[in-house]
Amino acid sequence: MYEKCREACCKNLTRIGLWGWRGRGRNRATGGIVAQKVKLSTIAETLGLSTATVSLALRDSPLVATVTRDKIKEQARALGYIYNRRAASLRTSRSGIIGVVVHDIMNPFYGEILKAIEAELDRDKQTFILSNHYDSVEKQRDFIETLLQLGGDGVIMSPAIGTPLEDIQLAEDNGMPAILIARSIEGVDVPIFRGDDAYGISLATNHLIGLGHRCIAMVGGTDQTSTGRDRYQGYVNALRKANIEVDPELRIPGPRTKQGGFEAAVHLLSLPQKPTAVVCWNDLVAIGMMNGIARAGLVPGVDISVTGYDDLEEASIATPALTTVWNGQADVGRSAARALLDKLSGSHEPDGIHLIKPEMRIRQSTGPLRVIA
Amino acid sequence: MYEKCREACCKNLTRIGLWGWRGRGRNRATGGIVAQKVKLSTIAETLGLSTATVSLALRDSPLVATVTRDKIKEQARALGYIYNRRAASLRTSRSGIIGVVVHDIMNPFYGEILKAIEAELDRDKQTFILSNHYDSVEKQRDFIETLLQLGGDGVIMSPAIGTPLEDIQLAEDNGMPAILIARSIEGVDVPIFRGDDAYGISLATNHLIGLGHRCIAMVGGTDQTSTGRDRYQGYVNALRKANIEVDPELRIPGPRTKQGGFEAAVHLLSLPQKPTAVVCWNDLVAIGMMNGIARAGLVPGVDISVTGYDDLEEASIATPALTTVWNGQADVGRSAARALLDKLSGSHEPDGIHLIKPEMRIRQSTGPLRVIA
DNA sequence: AAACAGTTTAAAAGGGATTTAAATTTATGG
DNA sequence: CCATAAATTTAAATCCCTTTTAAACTGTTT
Repeated sequence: MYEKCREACCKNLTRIGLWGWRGRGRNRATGGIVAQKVKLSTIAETLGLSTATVSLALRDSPLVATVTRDKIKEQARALGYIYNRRAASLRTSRSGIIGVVVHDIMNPFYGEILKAIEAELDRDKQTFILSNHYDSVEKQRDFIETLLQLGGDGVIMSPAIGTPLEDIQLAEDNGMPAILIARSIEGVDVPIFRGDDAYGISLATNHLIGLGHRCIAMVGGTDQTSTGRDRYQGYVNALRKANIEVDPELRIPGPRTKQGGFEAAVHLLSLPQKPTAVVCWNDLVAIGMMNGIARAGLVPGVDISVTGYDDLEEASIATPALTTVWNGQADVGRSAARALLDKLSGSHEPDGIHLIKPEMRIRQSTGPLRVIA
Repeated sequence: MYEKCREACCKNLTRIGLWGWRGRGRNRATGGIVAQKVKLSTIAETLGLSTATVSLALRDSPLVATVTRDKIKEQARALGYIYNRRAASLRTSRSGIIGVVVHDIMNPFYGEILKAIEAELDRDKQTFILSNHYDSVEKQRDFIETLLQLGGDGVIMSPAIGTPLEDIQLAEDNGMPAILIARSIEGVDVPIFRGDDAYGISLATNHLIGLGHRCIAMVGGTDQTSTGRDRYQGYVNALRKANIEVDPELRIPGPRTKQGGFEAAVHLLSLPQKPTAVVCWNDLVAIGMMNGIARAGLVPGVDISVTGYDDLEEASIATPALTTVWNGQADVGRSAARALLDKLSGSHEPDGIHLIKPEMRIRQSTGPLRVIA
């Protein structure tokens, strides 16, 4: 009976308030007249069709006649219909939500990855929820849990330092596939997309060695991430291959920001045996490093050579323009997103590690060895 | 009858596959045995309680005895229960989702605002969905629509250039309150949080005038945003008050990035009448400007003074350290988020414009007038 | 025995899109 | 014009589970 009454009301085209403000459609200060929420059935009823037809038409099913579809779409627009994804996900068990969690979205390295992910997901009409974990395992787990609560379809993550396998498993066990980017975790069996760090840093180190440098510092990165270990290993191997002794004094772990690079510069320049070149963890550290060198009255690229890593947009406009290693952020982001979407649509399982080969970008921040006065 | 059967089955504690893999809980390669999805009723049944009690207990209702609550929470943990927000939002008509859309999240100005918003929303266990609109009205509208489809509770936006009132109205009409940050729209009646741009830029301009500069350029910003108009107005007013003629040659609209600032430097230095000081749209433009000046062999802060805007973290480690205008990003973000949450919980309506008073941060990129050789 | 405070529960409500087999309409061929 | 095929449309079942309320229990106190 209640239903009957409701249907009668709904047939009334001028759908105005009355018993209207449940949930949606609140009483604005403008006057209290509120539009009733428009759903599939509203469109169906106003056109004298069934919800089945409307549903099919809006999704461009070939089952529906073209004229009918056009009429339906027009009516949907006219009534201001908004597709209700929650209701749809009741049936489809797909929410269209994909989570992405990285160390810090303000870091341009991740920013460039995220941009690529965004572009890829947009093409599939997926919504993505972004979060920083700031290397807090708890924050990361909270995020995974939130995503599960919302019914997320999948998650792309650059795992926080110390991420336990269980946390990845938590997602997978609840039917939410995970994909890793930028960092690996030992023993995990989900797809991973990242640059070949050991190779990349060896490019930079060899470039400096080729310029005659022998006293080469390495600034930034930590042994707690796979990336950190790989890059340090790449640096050490390159030195060894050139018969250069590895001086622990010249290894400054930690910095990942401009601020950190700046401080490391101050420290390095206070050493009795100053390095003539510095391999930096990333472009941010390198730029901070160059600022620190400049502040001390020396000229980066002339007195001390500096290499970055990532080839951010900023690298080419730094002063001097930064010699760095292109790390394929856009590739990583795009591939990871694509892989997840493919996995979700069941086409294929892109398991294993996918390494992107870095490339050298030589600019003005490196130059031949010169003795500091 | 079906229900009866189901209940009987569910009472069976070892809930293994059988008729289990609907939606969640997929058949992993590990063995094919899959955990049944745990819901409120699972906890209730295994403990011999009702779902009502469990629901209340998990939300710390005082109605439930302490011992019972502890038992329930323990069981929830043991079973790996995950709260289903979509089901919950059926009743509460709150999804816990809040949208945030800005021009570009990679821009540190927005980054700092977002960080503050994130912190505030986190405290209320709200999830936020982030998006860039890159000043595309379409992309922004798509975002609003997506948010409505997901049942978003509210939206915080820094509106794209040319945002029509209807798009804000679209959100509001569907019961999703909007709050604006950083930029205004003419004629809109939702709360706005932003810095006092005209005042802020006048601080910077007056600072330069006080140092003796008379040939002061302004680089960046566009007349298409309220912010752009306000800042330009602040600059013009300050000059006029000091009886300095406004030279249109010295006004370069557009740039918002380091790259843009760099290019503007090249242009300005090619003018017959070079400026002795530059008021920049933001810190990024200012840093690019300084890079450009340095690249031309001049010294920023000595040969040409440069002011930034926003006081990003980066400003203080730039070379030279950047004189800039603190713009209260954290305040804007925090207040906007707070206002939205308050509005959602019905406590009060924070309508109108909320202006944050900027402050001058004087560092080394500005200095007394000097004549260029 | 009545009143009460402290707990627990039954059962209704809350939301709307998707899907399938079946029903209907329209076209085609003989 | 009928029989069948092809093209459309539809009825109705199905997907999901938490929250909320008034009412029903306990066990104690007066």
